[in-house]
Amino acid sequence: MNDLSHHEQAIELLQELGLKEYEAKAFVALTRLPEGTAKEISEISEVPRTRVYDAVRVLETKGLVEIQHANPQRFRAVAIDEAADTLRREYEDRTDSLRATLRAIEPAAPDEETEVTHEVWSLSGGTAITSRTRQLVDESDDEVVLVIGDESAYTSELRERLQAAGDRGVSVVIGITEGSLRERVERDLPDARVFVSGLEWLHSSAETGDETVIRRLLLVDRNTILVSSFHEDLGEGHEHEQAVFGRGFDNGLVAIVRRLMYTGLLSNVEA
Amino acid sequence: MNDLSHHEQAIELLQELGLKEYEAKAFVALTRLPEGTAKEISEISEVPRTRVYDAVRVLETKGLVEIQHANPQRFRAVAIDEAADTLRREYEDRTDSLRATLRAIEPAAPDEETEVTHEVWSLSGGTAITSRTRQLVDESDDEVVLVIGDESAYTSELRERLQAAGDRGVSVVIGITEGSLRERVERDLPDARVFVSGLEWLHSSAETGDETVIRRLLLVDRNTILVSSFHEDLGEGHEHEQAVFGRGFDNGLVAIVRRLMYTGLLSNVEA
DNA sequence: CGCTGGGTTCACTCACATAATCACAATAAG
DNA sequence: CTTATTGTGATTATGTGAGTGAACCCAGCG
Repeated sequence: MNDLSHHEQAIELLQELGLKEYEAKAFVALTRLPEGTAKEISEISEVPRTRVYDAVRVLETKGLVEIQHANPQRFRAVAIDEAADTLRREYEDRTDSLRATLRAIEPAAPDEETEVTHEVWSLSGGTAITSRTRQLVDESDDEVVLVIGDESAYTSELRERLQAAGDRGVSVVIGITEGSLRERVERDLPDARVFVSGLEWLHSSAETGDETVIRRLLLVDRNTILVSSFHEDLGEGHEHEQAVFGRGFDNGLVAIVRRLMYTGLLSNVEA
Repeated sequence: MNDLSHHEQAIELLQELGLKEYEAKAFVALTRLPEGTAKEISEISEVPRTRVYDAVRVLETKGLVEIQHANPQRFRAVAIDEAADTLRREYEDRTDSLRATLRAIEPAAPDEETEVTHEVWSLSGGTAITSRTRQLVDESDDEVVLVIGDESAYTSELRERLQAAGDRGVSVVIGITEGSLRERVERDLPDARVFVSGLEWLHSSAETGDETVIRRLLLVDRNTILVSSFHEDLGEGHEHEQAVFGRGFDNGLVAIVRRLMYTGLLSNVEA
């Protein structure tokens, strides 16, 4: 990756962090110069000279740039780490406020009864999916069957939750597609049943150009399932995890997956 | 603050965190409901029903909402903490990338010689100002005079820097306007000279309605100064710290402040 | 003095993204 | 079959930001 695309990438990032195009370009320009005038900035960035002033003023109020009021004015960017910290903190503060504000709102719903059958929900994003996985394991009463399609899906937190489930009498069954994980899991969860393969087809479907793998497959108490798939979408690193999660013993999706899992299980289980 | 303004505040925050208006409104609506249909969301938020679908789809890809594909579709928001964490993490990742990317760019400047005289820079934002304060104390050779107008400006980090400066032979003089801080500072910096008052006028100018106080006043080696003021701007908590920072013994600003500080100092110093 | 030229600010146009509304297809209920 | 409700797509407004040029200010200089 050459330096030009670094520029563009930095500019994009800054825009995602809430700066306007001119602001982002001006800041990147100033990052390359120990200091600069409007003219200089305009030359090495693509910002029209007459707009450099607005942009830099905004940057100053955000604490990213210092201004020397002389003729001509001179500008300089703060240190990189300082800039990054400033921006990070800004968003941290916002998420904190959001948390507090939402908490103050929430209890405002006319709680109704809802039938708990046949639901199928879809969700996406690693964090959301991880979170629901955890929750489902936690609420298991009887049995947890989990197929781990990818080493990274087996986190230490998940391990703890599984151990806790086992400790309260839930039978834990773990399916693995890669051999490497097996030892670790067997060591972590001595009471669990661990099996390998029987489900290789879950892995990448090499025939289609589709780069999709099943990452997690969870069946709880025979009536709730969660399936997540991982897409190595597009050439760039734009990867994304998607999942569906269903409830209800007679839910079609649940039924199918239950069937599949027990099939893979029966032919491979080891005590 | 009633609940209605909580809503608005939450919506604003979400927009600042990168959501569109409809997305923000729909999310807040879902926060109040255990789950909801497009119609319900449209009713309690101000989002046109036909737009709820798009908005919620976007929220789903951001990991903030789960969708049940039934008829009618049902939506639910993830837990508040989960949502806040998801958003925070998103921005943390971005600032990290930014840091890395900028580092890769920086060495791209034709380093020129610059005369180091008579500069006056302005900067704003607590972090930027704190950072420059630190830097100036660190580069002191001979003398540091610091007036602390506000307890919060005396952080533990600053204390360490001042101690370090003292240890390498720099004479440290601290001015204080509130008595409460005095003990602490004298204990922290036994070698420093500490004086109180003589500079009360630095504090709030009660006659003008203006809520502005001088927060820090720093003179380094008699030739570099930094003055920061704190505005309790506007009725709302919209506060902001602004500063100027100047270099050069014969710089007019530096000269004036030097004069002022030594005036306050001479009449009050204690060994 | 008035001119000239760079530096700076401001006001204006244009394009694009988003908000808002509508028309229509699909589905379920009566 | 009719009707109401749900979902999708197309279309029209509106507002924000990018891009451009005119006006202003203030040197220095003829």
